[in-house]
Amino acid sequence: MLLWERAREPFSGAWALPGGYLEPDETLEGSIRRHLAAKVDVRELSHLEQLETRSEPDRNPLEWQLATAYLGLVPSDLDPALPADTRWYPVARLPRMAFDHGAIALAGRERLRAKLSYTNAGFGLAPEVFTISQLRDVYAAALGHAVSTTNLQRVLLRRGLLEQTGERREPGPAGGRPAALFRFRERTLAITDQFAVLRPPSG
Amino acid sequence: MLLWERAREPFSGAWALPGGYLEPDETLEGSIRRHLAAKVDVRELSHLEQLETRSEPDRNPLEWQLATAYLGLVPSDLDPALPADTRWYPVARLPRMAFDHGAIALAGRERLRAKLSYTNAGFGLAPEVFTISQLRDVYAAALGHAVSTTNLQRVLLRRGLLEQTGERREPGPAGGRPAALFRFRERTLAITDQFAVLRPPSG
DNA sequence: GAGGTTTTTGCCTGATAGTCTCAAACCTGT
DNA sequence: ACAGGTTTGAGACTATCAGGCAAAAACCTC
Repeated sequence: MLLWERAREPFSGAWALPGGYLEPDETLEGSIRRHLAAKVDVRELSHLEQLETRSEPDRNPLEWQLATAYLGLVPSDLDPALPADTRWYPVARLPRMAFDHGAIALAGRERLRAKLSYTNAGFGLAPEVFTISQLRDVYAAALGHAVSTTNLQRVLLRRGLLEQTGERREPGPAGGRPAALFRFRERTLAITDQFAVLRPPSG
Repeated sequence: MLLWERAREPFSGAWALPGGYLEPDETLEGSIRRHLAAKVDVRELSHLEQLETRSEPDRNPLEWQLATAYLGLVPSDLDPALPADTRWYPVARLPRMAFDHGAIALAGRERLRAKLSYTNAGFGLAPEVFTISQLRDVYAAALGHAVSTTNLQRVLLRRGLLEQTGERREPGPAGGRPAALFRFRERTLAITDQFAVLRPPSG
C-alpha cells in the first residue's frame, strides 16, 4: 500500500493515504487520478474503484470534512519514482495511520481480498505476462496467506481468465523446468465466480 | 423500491429516490434516516448500508452536486403511512427516474441481489417470523427469478441462519399441511458463504 | 548419468447447490 | 369415515467445484 508521511497538522508525522481536495466541477475519480499523478507519479492505475465515503464529524479534528476513498491497483512490477516522504507498505503490516485512514485501509484490503476470489481482479496486480509461480506470490501477498500453485492455476484456467503466451521463462540458476508464461485475457473487472447460490432454476 | 414524485424542477414530475441535503456536522447515515423519517414516515430500517457516491458534474443540470446513495431494507410486512406523492415500485419494473437515480437504483438492486446469496441479508426483507414459502416469495421478488423452496430452506438451514420458532401457521382455506414458522437467528449483516475460493491451505 | 529443483498434470476426496420424488399433514365434499 | 385435493417437508440423487497429494516433465549442476 502506497502511503505518505504527513508534514502538517493534524497528525503531523503520521502515515496517510495519498489524496487531496476535490476541485469545483471535478469528478471524484478524476481528482484521485490528478493527486496520484502529481504527488507520487503514479499515472497508470490498472484498476480504480470507489470504496466508501466517510462523514463522521470528528474524523478531522480541525474541520468538518467528508472523504471518499478509492481502491486503486498497480502491477507488481511497476516501480514509480517516489518522493522522499512516500513509501510502499506490505498490507500485512500497516503502520498507525492519520485520521480514519487505518479503517479505510482495512476496508480496501478486505475488498481486494474478496474480489480476488470471485472476480478477475488479479489482472490489476500482476505484470503484463507472468508465470503461475509469480502470480501465486502476488496473490499470497495480497491475501495474506499461502496460496496453492496447483489450485490457483486450475481455478483461473477453468474460469477462462488466463491464456498462455506460448513463451517460456528461462529457468533460474538452480535449474528447474522452465515455466510457461501467461497473461490475463481481460483487463477490466468482471465477476467470474460461477457458484452464486440461489440462482435461477434451469428449467 | 420506495420512490416519490418530484414536484419541482429539475425533473419535475419524474420519480426519484427519497433523500435530501446534508446538514452541517451531520453524518451521511444520520441524514438518510432523518429524511426518511420526515418525508415518508419510515423509521425502522432493518438494514442500511452505503452504496456509492456520485460526482459527475452534469448529474444535476442546475448546480454541481455530489450525492451519496444508501441501500436501506425494510421488512416486507411493514406498511408505513405514505404521503400522496410516494409509492412502492416492484424492483423488476422501475419507472424512468430523475437525475442518475435510475443507475443508482440498478446498483442497489444488484447489491441486494448479490448479498442475498452470500450473506444473511434476507433478515432485512423478511417479517419477524415467517414460513419458508413466504420467505421464498420475498427472495423471488428481490432476485427477480423463481426460487426453489427446497433449495432455499436447505441452504439457509445448513448455514445456520434460520431457527424454528416451534409455532405453526394455520393452513389456508384450501387446506394443506401447516407450515413451520422460522426466524433469522441474527439480525445484523454477516457473510455466510462458506465457499470462498483461494482460501488458506488447511495444513 | 545421478541427483536436485521447479513446473505441470492427473487422480482422488469432500463440500455444496440444484432437481426430483415421495411422504406428511392439513382441508373439503360425499 | 374416506377419497381426493393442496401445501409443506424430507430424502435420494446428480453435477460442479475447490483443495490435496503424488507422479511426471523439463530443466540445472556435478
